[in-house]
Amino acid sequence: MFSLTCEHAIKEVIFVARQSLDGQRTNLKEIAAGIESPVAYTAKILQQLVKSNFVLSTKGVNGGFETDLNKMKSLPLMRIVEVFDGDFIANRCVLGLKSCNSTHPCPLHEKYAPVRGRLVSVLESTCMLDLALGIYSGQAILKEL
Amino acid sequence: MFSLTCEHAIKEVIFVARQSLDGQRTNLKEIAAGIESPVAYTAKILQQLVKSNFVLSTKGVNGGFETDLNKMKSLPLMRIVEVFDGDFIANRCVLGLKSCNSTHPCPLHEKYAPVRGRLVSVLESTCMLDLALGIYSGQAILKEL
DNA sequence: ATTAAATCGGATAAAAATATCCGATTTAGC
DNA sequence: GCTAAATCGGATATTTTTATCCGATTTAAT
Repeated sequence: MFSLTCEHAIKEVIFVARQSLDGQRTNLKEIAAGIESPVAYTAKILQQLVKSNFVLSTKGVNGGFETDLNKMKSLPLMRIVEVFDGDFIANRCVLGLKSCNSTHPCPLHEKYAPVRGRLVSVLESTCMLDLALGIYSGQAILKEL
Repeated sequence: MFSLTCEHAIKEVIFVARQSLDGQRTNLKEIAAGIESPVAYTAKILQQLVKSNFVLSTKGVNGGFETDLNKMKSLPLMRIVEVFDGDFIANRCVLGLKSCNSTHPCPLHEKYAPVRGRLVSVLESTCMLDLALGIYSGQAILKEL
């Protein structure tokens, strides 16, 4: 569905936002441990998240990462997916045909269109704050038990 | 969604089945041209399709590939996807968590479950014959215009 | 039997995705 | 100012996926 990098990115934003719910800034090590991801790889993805303005970073001693919770409230998951996986999910033909559209469909087009519609709708209607609240409340997990 | 290899595999079965609708056996070159895929790569995937018994092959002069149309009628697309992409689509957690299930869900689990359900239902209810008929009737395309 | 047209299958190459390394930069606290 | 703790960013390494190559085998037609 998503690329591994995108999966990590989503978990990272959720983890950082969850810490922001406690009013706490978190750092690379904590994030990597919190989502069970290699430290160096986590760092690379965090940099993209900072560049894309999904998370805020502070350098130096006591630095780390945090989120603007108001922003998280109005940030659909789709915005993050777009940055890491482009418009693959929303637009690419299931069989990879560039010419595929409703007038010249691939054999699967009609059957897949409603599924894609539902998927996009979930990604657009789910905000990052809600996902972070799932972790905060203890109802959901971000790493293996 | 699907791996590239799986996309090719699906198109190959559709192309071969469509030729079978004309009572014709087709060969590697025609298939590769018909789905605009590299010949050597197409050949490798065809071998897997033969091994998995989705298409029939005949060696030697005038050899080639064909399908049993009765089999295509009762062959859900899902069976092909399973062979090439495993149970990724049907079972893997969207965030890659092995522990993810309805009692210990990842933050996206609940929202994604119905989308997955619809997707699996489409893959199970769509048979390869129907997809081939889409090409046969000229309503659908298998390669760029 | 010989030939030519096919598929088969193992080895390898190329490209893309995933992951790491390390020096540079920044900054809070002393 | 000095130091330690942090992020930043470019280069590189590893792994997986995608794609190719080529000799072996099979077989219809002559």
